[in-house]
Amino acid sequence: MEMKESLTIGKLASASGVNVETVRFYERKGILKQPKKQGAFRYYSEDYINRIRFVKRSQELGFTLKESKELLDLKINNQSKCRDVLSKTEEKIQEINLKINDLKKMKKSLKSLASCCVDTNQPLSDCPILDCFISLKE
Amino acid sequence: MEMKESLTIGKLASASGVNVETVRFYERKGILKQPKKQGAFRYYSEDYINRIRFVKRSQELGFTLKESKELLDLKINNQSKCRDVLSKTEEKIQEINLKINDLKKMKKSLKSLASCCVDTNQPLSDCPILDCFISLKE
DNA sequence: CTTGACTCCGTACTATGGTACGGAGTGTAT
DNA sequence: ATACACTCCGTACCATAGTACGGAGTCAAG
Repeated sequence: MEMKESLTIGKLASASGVNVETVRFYERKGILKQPKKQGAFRYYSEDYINRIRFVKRSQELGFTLKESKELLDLKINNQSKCRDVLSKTEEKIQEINLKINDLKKMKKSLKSLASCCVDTNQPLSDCPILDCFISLKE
Repeated sequence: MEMKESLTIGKLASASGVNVETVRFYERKGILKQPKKQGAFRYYSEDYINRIRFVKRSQELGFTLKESKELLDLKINNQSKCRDVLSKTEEKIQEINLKINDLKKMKKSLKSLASCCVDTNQPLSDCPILDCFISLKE
């Protein structure tokens, strides 16, 4: 009875690009809820693949596991009101905006750093680079 | 002889908003070079304040200590050619662009999640939220 | 009905980025 | 010249985010 809804932990792990220990770790942390076992083993629905990918993607974007959990919980907790989702997501959107702005400033600074040096073969000591760096703290 | 060029580790730490242990930690990691001591104590020039702030700011923007060190080293290493600086900074600019793009995608996804729920008091179960989340992996 | 791959669990270990501790030495202000 | 804050150093500890290990149990294919 090999239905799609029955992934073992190993299958789940490889389908979502993490290893088995990571799945167990996420369960211990409450990021994934341990599915009820049939017999001695865990069997997962395919939903779990997307949950794990979501966590990994959130992390790449600078969210912690705790934050990823908060976001996932919005979906999973059927008690949540849409209002709750809205405020949580707007919070996260604000955080993202701040990160984007900071990165843009950083980029601008790096660009001006780069522009100090265009097409030169000089030692850095002859380059007004120090000012470029210091202006980063704007 | 209280000149500006002589910050003790404690003064440096508080001026740059970190604690003494962090300065020592950065020295152990090679992120800050230990200044030559006059007597038994370290005395720092004011430059160090900006170096530490630069590291902290880089971190806020998602760079690791190792990466911050690489960036700082560009400045500090007088052997570097401007060419080296250029390629290093362009690398970092590319990384920043990728991060910004990812964050923008994330934001877009969160916005569509939010738009699923506008002005409703319904339980989340009546909301097509699952699709919104799953679309995050685009 | 056995064998071999997979799973179970607890525990220990890794790396990163610090923070805390404690005993000894130092610097300086009064 | 002595008190007291500060510094020295090594070491241990913390959180986060996993990874590795190892002995025992289980599943399922042949």
